[in-house]
Amino acid sequence: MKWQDVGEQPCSIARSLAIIGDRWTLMVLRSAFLGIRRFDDFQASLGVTRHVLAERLKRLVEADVLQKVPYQGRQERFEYRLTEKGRDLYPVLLALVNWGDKWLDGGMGPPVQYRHNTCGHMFTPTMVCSECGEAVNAREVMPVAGPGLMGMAESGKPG
Amino acid sequence: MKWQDVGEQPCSIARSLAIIGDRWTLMVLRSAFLGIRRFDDFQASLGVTRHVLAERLKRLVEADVLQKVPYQGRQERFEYRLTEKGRDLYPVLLALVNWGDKWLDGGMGPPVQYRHNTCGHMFTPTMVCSECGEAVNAREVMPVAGPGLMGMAESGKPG
DNA sequence: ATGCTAGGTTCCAAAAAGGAACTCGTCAAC
DNA sequence: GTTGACGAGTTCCTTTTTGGAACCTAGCAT
Repeated sequence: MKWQDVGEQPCSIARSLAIIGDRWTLMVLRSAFLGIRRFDDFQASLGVTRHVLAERLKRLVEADVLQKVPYQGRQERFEYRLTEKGRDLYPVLLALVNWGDKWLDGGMGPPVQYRHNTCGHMFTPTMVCSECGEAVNAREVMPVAGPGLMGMAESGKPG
Repeated sequence: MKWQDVGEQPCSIARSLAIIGDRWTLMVLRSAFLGIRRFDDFQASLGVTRHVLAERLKRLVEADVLQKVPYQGRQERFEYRLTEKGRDLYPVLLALVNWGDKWLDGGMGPPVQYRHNTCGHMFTPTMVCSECGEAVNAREVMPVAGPGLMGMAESGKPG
């Protein structure tokens, strides 16, 4: 199967990964969340080639994760800004940060820590159940067919 | 910059993505969380080529995300099982599911829903602050230099 | 008029992915 | 006691994607 076809399955993970699941795309979004908005700044902050960066930005704009906004009047210059859909990816990045902090810090502690301005504390992002508020782990969760699966049961694998 | 070098930055996102941030790796882990353990079953459930699958499994074993466990006695057969480090990636997948459910369902509702066995309810995975329990969003969070950044300030970009 | 800046393209070589066939022990069936 | 299947890969070859560097283009500043 080609990677392009991955997003057509009735699986939200596959669909999400078809947009953001390759080399560099999540790094681009990391930079976007840090406030970077311009092509050359993305390029400098990431070290990715301009070629690949241009392609990734284009894809993210097409997917409505970033928005291309003109600035500086008459000259054709653009900023890439997160849309609401893009900002909604923040938990994905927090989950990655959290995992890296726990397992990949090389014994030196986390390179960056996070402060929750609302409550004023340094915090650990925690994935909880919306209903009971308890931290969720894989063994306590059971997948069940949802409405978006109907009529597609033959066409791919769920998840 | 080559992708291989991405993981050497003092940034937990970069380090995490160096392991799981390419095409197929998170799909492999999705299958692992669904209970798949054998080479041919991964291949059938994903549609990835055997070539790529073998390389990804090897890398995940080297990174201690999966563990290769022999089974069936004398014959050299193996199961790939999630380690604790691997199980700790569950929040990353939940965050992806949640985003896909919200933004990529094509108006049909989520293909798969999740039940939290502990409390018995269908739920939405929610990323909250460990200190105050409120849902976290990007604008309320401020990154601060952590201990793992010291002495490396020149060598790369944080995040 | 000359150079700078931002935001790209273009070109080419190197690496990775897609696809199919092949290998290599063990085991069960004929 | 040969044949065939199973599981877990490997090998070979073609197509796509990256990586790296140079080039392009409009407006602006000197």
